[in-house]
Amino acid sequence: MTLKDIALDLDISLATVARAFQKDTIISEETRQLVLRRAEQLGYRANVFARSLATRKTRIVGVIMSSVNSPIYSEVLAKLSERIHRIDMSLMLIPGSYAQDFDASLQTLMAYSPDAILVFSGLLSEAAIEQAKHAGVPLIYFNRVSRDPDAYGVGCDNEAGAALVADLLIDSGHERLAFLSSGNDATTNIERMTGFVERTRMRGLPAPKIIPATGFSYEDGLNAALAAREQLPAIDSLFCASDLLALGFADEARRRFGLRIPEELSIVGCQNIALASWSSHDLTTLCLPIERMVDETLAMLSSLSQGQIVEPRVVRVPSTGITERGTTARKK
Amino acid sequence: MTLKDIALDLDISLATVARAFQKDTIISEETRQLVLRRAEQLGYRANVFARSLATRKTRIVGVIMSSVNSPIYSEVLAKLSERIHRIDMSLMLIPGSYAQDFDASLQTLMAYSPDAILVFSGLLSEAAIEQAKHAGVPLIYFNRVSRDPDAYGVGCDNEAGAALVADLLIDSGHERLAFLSSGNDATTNIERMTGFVERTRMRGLPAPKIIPATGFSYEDGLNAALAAREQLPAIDSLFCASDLLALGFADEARRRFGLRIPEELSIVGCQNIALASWSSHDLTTLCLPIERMVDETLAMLSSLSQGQIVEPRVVRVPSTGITERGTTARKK
DNA sequence: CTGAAAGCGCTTACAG
DNA sequence: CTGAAAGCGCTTACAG
Repeated sequence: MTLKDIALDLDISLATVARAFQKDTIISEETRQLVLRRAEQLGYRANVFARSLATRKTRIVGVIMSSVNSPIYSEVLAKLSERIHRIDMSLMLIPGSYAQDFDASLQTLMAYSPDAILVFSGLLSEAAIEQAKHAGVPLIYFNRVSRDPDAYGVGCDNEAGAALVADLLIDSGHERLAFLSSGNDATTNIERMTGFVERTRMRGLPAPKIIPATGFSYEDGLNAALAAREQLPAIDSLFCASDLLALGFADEARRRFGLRIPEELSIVGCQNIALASWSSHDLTTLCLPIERMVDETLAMLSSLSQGQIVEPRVVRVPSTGITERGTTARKK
Repeated sequence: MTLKDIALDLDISLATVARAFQKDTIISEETRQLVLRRAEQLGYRANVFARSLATRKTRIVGVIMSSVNSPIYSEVLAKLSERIHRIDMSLMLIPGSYAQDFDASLQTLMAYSPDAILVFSGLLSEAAIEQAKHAGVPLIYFNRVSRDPDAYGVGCDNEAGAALVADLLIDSGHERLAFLSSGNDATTNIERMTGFVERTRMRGLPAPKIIPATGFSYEDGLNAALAAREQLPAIDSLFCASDLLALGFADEARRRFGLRIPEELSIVGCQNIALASWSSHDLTTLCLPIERMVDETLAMLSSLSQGQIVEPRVVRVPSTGITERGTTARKK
């Protein structure tokens, strides 16, 4: 079932039939309805390959994600994929764990000339970025900022959020703060750390101790707790660069050292993944404003796909604040 | 940069250049190397839209998933997407929560004529199935069986696995078993229930009490625990249709009724999601053989994409057994 | 083994 | 407002 079939069936030209399916096209309303109705009856579906070949637009959004299997990103992915379909675009997912994987995967993606690529990973190589730029495919960074001045991005105000955490801890009587850093140069980690450290200083307390981890995962949290045993007596509260990091740290500190939370140590996570609200975790956490971030991403996506200019290129959504639960004590 | 550009550059025909990129094609090795080398230098990438238009093959695998945001499926998705890229295919993700969503989403997917569609949801309507069949797109059901005799599928031996759970519970001294059912007609739920009930009967114990839930999620587990309070004294062990269901039930029973697990109630989950091994959950569970299931899925996918006949159409991977952790007691 | 040509199903100037 | 025709970048019989 092609346009040609409809044209033959209706005994009008192929060109006219084609025009019936496009917006802002010069065609009599009568003819348009006729074509549309008949197409519906015949179960016509446009061939996207033919269309893309002719228009050079694909309505495909590429998504590059290092950890599909991470609660926060799977939440985002779920929301995003649904919304993308609502604006009649499709989502092509690219996995990978290492920079080299990405470069290879990106090759595959680029072959489909996506209208835009959403980046959920810091691992894109310079070469890959250059390639996308060369092909004219806009890159939208989600929850991270790129050094690339041409890149688009949607983030949140991590520094302000982290400052809120410092305030909460200090206001509730904590004096020896610490930050559990993901230990890599992810911008989210750095911004959270900076905001937290700055505000603590501003409030007149000694700079938070920085406890290193080797990533954002639960296992990284476990390992960090093991390594940080010596330092535990010196701190009374810990802000973690992610929820999983906080949960891993808390589980291991409880299990191995019998640490009582929040009596001996208050713990604050970051993101507010679904797990954080479970009574078995009951984690106080700084919320990531996912809804608004997804909204902004979609707005960008649809503007870009319509060839509109997007300004500013980087949007920062304000923090939605802290959800207080059972892992933080109120000492005064 | 197109085939034509290369042809012009090398001063040979377009057809010959095209042949250089295909396998099993008649062309001198010398010419092939010449073309390949030059293409590499020029940074040529085939246009998949043009190719698909000509060949009617797309190398796209559509994935229909009702809950991307569920630990077990995000684990599978992560593995799958990586493996799919290794065989040089791409993954297009279709979300949706309700049957009507799927039908709409499927329309979009079908426009890309995927080489196959992977179904991770029971919600496909008859009309949608019919449409895929009509378009000649094979449907591969993952972890579920379809009534459709033409459908492909990869599952596991849920009944045998569930029987193992009954054996474990009975062997360790439990006598009043129960099953927490997802309450819907998902084949996984039914098979697990059947295997569990059958084996319990075979072992000469009264049939397990069936406790109803309203799905497979953590929240469904919470709600089931609330509703099941009256029945708790009558049972000493509970096999749950999913890990999340088990975790939700356990959390809520502990929090609301102060139930001691496993002293008062042994709980067994199903799937072995990453969370189950966390010390805060420490859940005994029947493992889903994800690795092997993904292997089988990929084997099917690549056979189908090469036009080979796949027989049998439905593969069942054996259960990988139970991982015993802290939510089950050994009473003898 | 190589080349000329038709075709895949659309879009879109260009005439009328 | 409609139609005839070229073009998007590939593949693949058909000749040579």
